Amino acid sequence: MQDTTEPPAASLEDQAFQRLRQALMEGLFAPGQKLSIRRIAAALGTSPMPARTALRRLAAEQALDVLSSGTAIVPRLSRGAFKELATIRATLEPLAVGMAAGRLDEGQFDGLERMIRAGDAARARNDPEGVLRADRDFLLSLYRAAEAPMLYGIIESLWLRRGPLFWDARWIILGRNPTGNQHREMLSALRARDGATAAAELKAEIDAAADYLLSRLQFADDPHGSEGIERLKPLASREFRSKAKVA
Amino acid sequence: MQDTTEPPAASLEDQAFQRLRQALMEGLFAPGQKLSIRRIAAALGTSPMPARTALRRLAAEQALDVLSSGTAIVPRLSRGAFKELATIRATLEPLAVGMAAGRLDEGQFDGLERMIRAGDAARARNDPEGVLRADRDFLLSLYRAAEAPMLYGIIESLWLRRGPLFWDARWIILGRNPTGNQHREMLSALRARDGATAAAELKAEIDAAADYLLSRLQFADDPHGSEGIERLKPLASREFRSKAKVA
DNA sequence: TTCATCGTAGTGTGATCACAAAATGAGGGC
DNA sequence: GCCCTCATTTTGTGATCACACTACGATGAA
Repeated sequence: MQDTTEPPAASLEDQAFQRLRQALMEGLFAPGQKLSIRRIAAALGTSPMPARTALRRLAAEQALDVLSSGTAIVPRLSRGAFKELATIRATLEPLAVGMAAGRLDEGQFDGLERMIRAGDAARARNDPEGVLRADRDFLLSLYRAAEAPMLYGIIESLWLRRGPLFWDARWIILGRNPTGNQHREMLSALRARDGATAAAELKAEIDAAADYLLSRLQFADDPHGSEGIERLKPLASREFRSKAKVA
Repeated sequence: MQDTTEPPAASLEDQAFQRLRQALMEGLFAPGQKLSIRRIAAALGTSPMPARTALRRLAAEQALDVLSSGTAIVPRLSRGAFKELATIRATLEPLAVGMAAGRLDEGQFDGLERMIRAGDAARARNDPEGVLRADRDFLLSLYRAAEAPMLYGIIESLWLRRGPLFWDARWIILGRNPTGNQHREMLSALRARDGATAAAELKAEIDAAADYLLSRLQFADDPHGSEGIERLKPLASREFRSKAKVA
């Protein structure tokens, strides 16, 4: 909202950090992709320093893993890690909703309502990215309303870590995603100041979404063969010019 | 356990990071204390680079706050922030104990038993630091046994953020701390594979400890006057040579 | 054809420097 | 005596360089 007229601020590191972070959360990077300092710096048109700091910061937030060599790498969730992530989410996010229940005011209710409608509209026009964005905005706004900064930060870092999974899940999401429709019910529970019900609905939604992905997605430690590395191409436009040499 | 014979590894940044992190968790730094890059670097005998990276990493972990000027500062918990912290802990740590319940083996039980005895011994010899250390070892070992790396990392970062509070609480702790005695009961519940009971006991312990500190400690936003800054002296031996100029 | 070897390009780490902004102190004015 | 102002110092940021190490590709021999 306020990034149209604020060039006088933000250090280079912050800009790099924010851009990488958002790309990560939206699943624009492929799991296993290596993010080297100099490469990022070149892509951003800066010296390696801001890229180095931004990458390290992301790694400290668990948004990136770091190889023993020091190279940052987009995390590849194992099945167990994904389950753990879902369990923590299913514990923490309902807590946040419960805390938010007592604090929401009319204006915020309207905002949430608007986001639900935006999601419906995106669904109607078959815009999966729009759906994801609307759902994300809805939940994050809700969590922010809990006015619990640490809790919010933790939740955000969980989402960040889950982000790369969307890269793998993009095939699935293009079809239809089974979540998001309980948001309207959550909202009415919240309007009735019934935090417990809203929290329970959210927990059910998270569990259901986790089960769904668990059943259709392929994970790093699955017995299957290739982990999708050769499908890296579609991202393109960075600097991976695969050899494509015919054996 | 394995830090006696491994000088050939660890980057300077890692060393700086680890030392600062431990100092933070043990409450060796006073809330509000400023940690400048060049100062830390000088104290560590390195160039500013490793100190800069370590400080930024801690800040990304929420273990440090960073002023708008970029200077790192030891976080000063407000009453609300402390409550929030306790709420998150009371939600997450029982979860970890529940997960650990099914995984503990005899050897781990013995280890936990040993830590409880170490705590009792420290209590007997009136060694508050030993008590804190034993309690911390007990709980962290338990959480580690849950084999949930992300959860463990989150819990550790919560403890890290709580650390500086111990600096304020050191006067109180010197007297007696009312926690820690439920650990033996938790252990027997765990031996009986009753994770739910152990989790409930832990939650009660966390809530009780929070209430206790909430009632006796002074927080940043409390109406009282001085926030204890002038009691910074006891830490000493760094490079704060206060002027002590008589007005 | 296949495998081992070597050399090159790329990597992260850390030091050092220049720069602008902020914090700190002392001094003078009220 | 108190407060405002200004100069000095200290601060974080970012660029650049040197160094050691790793990864990768090409070249060679079996």
